[in-house]
Amino acid sequence: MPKLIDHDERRRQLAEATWRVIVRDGVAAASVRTVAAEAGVSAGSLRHLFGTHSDLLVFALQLVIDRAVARVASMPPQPDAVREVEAVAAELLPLDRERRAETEVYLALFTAAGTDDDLRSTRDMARRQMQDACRWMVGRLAEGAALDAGADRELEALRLYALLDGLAAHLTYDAADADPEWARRVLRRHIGSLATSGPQPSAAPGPPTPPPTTGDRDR
Amino acid sequence: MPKLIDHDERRRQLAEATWRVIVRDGVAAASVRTVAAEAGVSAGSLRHLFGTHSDLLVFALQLVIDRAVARVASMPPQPDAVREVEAVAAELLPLDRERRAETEVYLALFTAAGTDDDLRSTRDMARRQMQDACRWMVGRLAEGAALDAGADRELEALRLYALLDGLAAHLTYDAADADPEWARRVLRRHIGSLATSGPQPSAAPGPPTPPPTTGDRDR
DNA sequence: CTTTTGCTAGTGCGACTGTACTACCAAAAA
DNA sequence: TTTTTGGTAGTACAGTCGCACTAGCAAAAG
Repeated sequence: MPKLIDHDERRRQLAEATWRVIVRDGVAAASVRTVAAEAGVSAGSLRHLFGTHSDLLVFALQLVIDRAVARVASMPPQPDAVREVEAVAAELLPLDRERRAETEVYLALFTAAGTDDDLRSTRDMARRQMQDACRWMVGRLAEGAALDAGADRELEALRLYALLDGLAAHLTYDAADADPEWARRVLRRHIGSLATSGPQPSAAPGPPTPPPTTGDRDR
Repeated sequence: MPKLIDHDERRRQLAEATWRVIVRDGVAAASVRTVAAEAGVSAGSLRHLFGTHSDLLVFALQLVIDRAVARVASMPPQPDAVREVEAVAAELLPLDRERRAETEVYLALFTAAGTDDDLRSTRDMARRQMQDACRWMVGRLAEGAALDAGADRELEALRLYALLDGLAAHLTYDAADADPEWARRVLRRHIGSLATSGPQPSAAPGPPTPPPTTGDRDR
């Protein structure tokens, strides 16, 4: 029985080949044969590692998510809440070439999840992780006295979540823009503005925390 | 020579059939044959109306954009700047079923534009229109004295732009969520917070308005 | 009338898709 | 040694794809 340890390693390599194909030619081009050729193996072998085409895409998407989670989890804690939140948020943005490629894969599989049930559950899980990360950031600002006392934390978390996803999309699609500094400035501006909120919108008579979510840790 | 007036009308019908297919089965399913069947015509006829598959998708995307532009353009002006900006911004969000379907098509073709050059140019044009709309909104707030005097308008426009796109994506992908009221609240919170900005981030020594843009009107 | 013209339907072609399946190989187990 | 087993390669199949092409139809032009 040959090397049985590399099984996961080989799957990882196939997933990275999938990334390259998606970034280069789009998710539609990421067929079993194409990815196999990119990775230098036969289609039959790929099918042995991933039972179905969906499995391959799900694994490729999950690997993107895992890496992002690992990156954030390995960040050193900072005494200053604002600096720490800025650092975490910036880490979630595609500010360099590597993360931009990952985000490209992420967004491509995101929309592809509309048709694929397996992909959709992975996508939804990632969305919840991202939401919880935003809640954590708002909470961190609050405990660091860098959040307006009267702020609706859940609302601010959702606002930050939307801002981050929007920035990520714009950074990814503004292709040639080699200078993502403007995104950092938008981020600093937003986080800074949370400290001294304007007048609360004296909210409409709605429930305090509307959107449906379920618990999860970090990212 | 039979009805030559309906030519555009028929193209419009085909584009709407394309929307239905994309919303139901994803952009990958929007082939020439499938769309033709959805519209009740033969594939040969479709090909006569749209020379190529890309032409069909570009036209379908352009129609989404045109409708959004028309919706905003037909809005009555309001004396109060905050209310007007809130109304325009809310109009750009997929808050009802119809606009959610349009946004779904928009986002699907958005990522498909990564592979299709014709689609990409249409996408980039839409992005610039959306950016300019955000600049207009920030300017409208300023002239209505509803924007902090020291605010960096270009920065705020980019921030609003990211927020709107993020909200649109979240509204679209949070499928079952029948109550989009939370998005309205986030929007009101954001626009309200622009009036009394916190301390400006005492910006890094970068250029004042970094991202590359070119002029265009409304939406 | 006949001719022309705009449009439709249908078919065919080469390429590619996901998946199933079989043959083969080499290392571990007996 | 032989047997078993995890992994690889290659092929086959039914289906779909975009696109090209031809034949036919119905209304306008002559």
